[in-house]
Amino acid sequence: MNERPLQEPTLLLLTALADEPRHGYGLIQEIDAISQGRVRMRTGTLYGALDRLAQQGLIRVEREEVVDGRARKVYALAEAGRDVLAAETERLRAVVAEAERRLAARRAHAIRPKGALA
Amino acid sequence: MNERPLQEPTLLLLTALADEPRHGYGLIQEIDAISQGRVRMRTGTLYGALDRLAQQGLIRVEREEVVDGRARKVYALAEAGRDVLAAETERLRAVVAEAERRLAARRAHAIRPKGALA
DNA sequence: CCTATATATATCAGCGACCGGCATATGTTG
DNA sequence: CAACATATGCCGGTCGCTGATATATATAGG
Repeated sequence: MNERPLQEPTLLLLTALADEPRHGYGLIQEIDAISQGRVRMRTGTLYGALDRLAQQGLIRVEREEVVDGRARKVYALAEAGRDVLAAETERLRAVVAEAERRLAARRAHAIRPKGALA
Repeated sequence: MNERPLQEPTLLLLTALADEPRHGYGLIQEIDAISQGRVRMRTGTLYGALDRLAQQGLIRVEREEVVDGRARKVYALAEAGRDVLAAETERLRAVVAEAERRLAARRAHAIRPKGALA
């Protein structure tokens, strides 16, 4: 089992599955929406990540279906995945808060161009 | 210039530099504190990252000093690094909020062992 | 009818950040 | 004098992500 912190694509994948099961292509669109168009998940990342996460037990294949003649695999967040996502968001929230606190509390050390006002 | 999202060690590095300049070893301890002991930055990660971030212009070497006969390099967050950190925390805050919203709003689709109550 | 686009899944070479180990050097503590 | 904390640095390996490529079906447009 890998304890390394999640990278953003993985985090977004779990997030996109947090409310209800979705299939691969749907996840790409959902992540596009969540990130307001900033993250366009590549299929290479997606299907590789889905396999990996399934093997780690964080997600699982809920069902396979055919819609309009096209095959789909629907993935669902497993309990372990829910726990990991909850822990990860909790941790990230603390880091984000700390970063913002420090950005606000920065010292006069901050870089200042020569000739800047005293 | 790389537009890829920051990984957590890098994010913590910039965060640790956000309030005031620090030297390498001090950053390890600071990050240990920020993360409440959960992240122990390795020197391999640290010095490689410092070089990389300096080359990207996100941080810079503020000064070099000798304290108690031990040489130090003191790094400071550059303006570009400040901007990147601010943008990154902003983005992460949105993702975290979305993840928590979804975790709370999850459907009955949630995995449920056979025989669980109706 | 043919082509382009959207839907949908999958594989693979390569890159780059991170990990873990090792090396080096000085000051302090037992 | 050994162990530990302080302090910087290199390097091989791992692994998630990128970008390209391939396959297949449904729909819309020329």
